[in-house]
Amino acid sequence: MKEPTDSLYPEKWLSKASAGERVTCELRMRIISGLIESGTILSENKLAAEYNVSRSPIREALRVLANENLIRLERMGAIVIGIKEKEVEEIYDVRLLIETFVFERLVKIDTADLVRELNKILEMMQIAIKYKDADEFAYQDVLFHETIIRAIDHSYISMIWNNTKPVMESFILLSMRMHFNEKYDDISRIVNNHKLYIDAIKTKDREIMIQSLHQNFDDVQGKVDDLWMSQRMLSKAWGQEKE
Amino acid sequence: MKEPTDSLYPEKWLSKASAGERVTCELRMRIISGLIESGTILSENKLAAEYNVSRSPIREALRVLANENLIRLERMGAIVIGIKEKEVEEIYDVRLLIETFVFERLVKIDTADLVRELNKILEMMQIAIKYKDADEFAYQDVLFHETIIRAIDHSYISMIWNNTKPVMESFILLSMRMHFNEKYDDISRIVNNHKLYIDAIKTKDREIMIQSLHQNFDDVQGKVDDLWMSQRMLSKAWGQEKE
DNA sequence: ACGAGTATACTTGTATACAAGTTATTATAG
DNA sequence: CTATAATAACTTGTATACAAGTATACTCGT
Repeated sequence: MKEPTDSLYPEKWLSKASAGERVTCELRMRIISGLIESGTILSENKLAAEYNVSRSPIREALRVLANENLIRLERMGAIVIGIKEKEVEEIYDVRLLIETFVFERLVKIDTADLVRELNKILEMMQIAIKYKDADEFAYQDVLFHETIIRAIDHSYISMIWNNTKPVMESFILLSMRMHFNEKYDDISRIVNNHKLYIDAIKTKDREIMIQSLHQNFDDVQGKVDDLWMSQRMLSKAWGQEKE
Repeated sequence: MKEPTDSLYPEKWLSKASAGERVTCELRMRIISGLIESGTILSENKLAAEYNVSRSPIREALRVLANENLIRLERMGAIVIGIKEKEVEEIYDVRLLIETFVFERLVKIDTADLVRELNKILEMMQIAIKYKDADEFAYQDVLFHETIIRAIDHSYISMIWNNTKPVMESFILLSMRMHFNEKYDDISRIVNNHKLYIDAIKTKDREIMIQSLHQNFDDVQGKVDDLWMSQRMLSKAWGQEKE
């Protein structure tokens, strides 16, 4: 029963978080990073002992993660589903789905304020790059898309976002930490792509938007493989992944 | 502190349910029906006393309902959001969104088994009509759409469905109970529409599918007003609804 | 050696107790 | 009568205890 020595999720993002939230975020990161292998059976008691909290916050965490489709609650224990190629594609299906929907709404309303806000976030991202702060960059990246989605004030689209966001956040976080120092051109491509996205919203041009969305998707797809390679190689959870 | 004498949610659907699930379903029904007015502040302690259970299952219920966007958890108490015209439209936005997505996947795969399954459900619906069993009809109606969505084996689309389903179920349940005896032509229109839907899947014809989806939406929209009229009139939550 | 039945060590779901913090109320001073 | 301070009555979050059920392991009989 080894201690979870270091936390994967940024401590500073948990300043006012409850124990339940902390466990949720930490477990999520450990599952998505592959540190907890898919197929693992999680027990409330063991987790409680491991994280030095009672079962209450653990239960809460497991419910949340089950909602995010990262684990499956069964009679005896929670079975880790994890994230493989298929899941990443599916998440991006959903993102494409809701962001194209959002765009159709955006073309009908005044987006001046939104564009302003997005530009601000973009500048923040550039500062994050300047100071090589991968976590901050990931945060702003997620915030960028959240800002767009929230702009149309659609509570059930927000609901979908709320359920996909944490997984996206963790995924981007891990991805950024890996690539931030190596490939600068990758990062600049992401920034350019976000500029393109802002352009699409400003000019309300569907073509550009679609282009931007798909390019973003391709960018991510590229990183997916690397993430598998690096994180999954150490843990030898290589059995169930064929193809 | 009046007792919740009769339950709105069908008892037989809760045969193996835990206390938490019972409370969840019951609260959901009471919120959607308008019996618990939007704006009400729910306290865990009061609910626990009211339903004669401890706070644990109540907490669980509130988390679930917050995820379904029916309440908003805040510092002191949970604030009931409820369902108004806007929310119903939004839910159907989501349904349109995911069902069109699902259809695009369905046209690429063999749907023979699915069509068979859907026909079975359709016949069940007709039996439910014959015996004037509104609850059973609602159940099969929801199952119909769930079966279609599950057919493409997309875990994150399923996730969205999992979050919208309970609200849809409750809504359809209430709607059916109201209309089942009065308007027989309404019911038969629903059945015909489902037939159309099956046809669309069988022939993989986008036109028919869109037509079917929108007609279904119109059907529901018609019922929305009635639901407001009937359920909301008694409780005098008429204040915050202008237009 | 092997199968049946029992005992034990798990599991989750629920109730209850306590701590920390927030709000509302009440009492007191001006 | 009003403003302010203190107390009392709430709130949530967490820990702990217990009950009911399930899987595993072990023992006993054949």
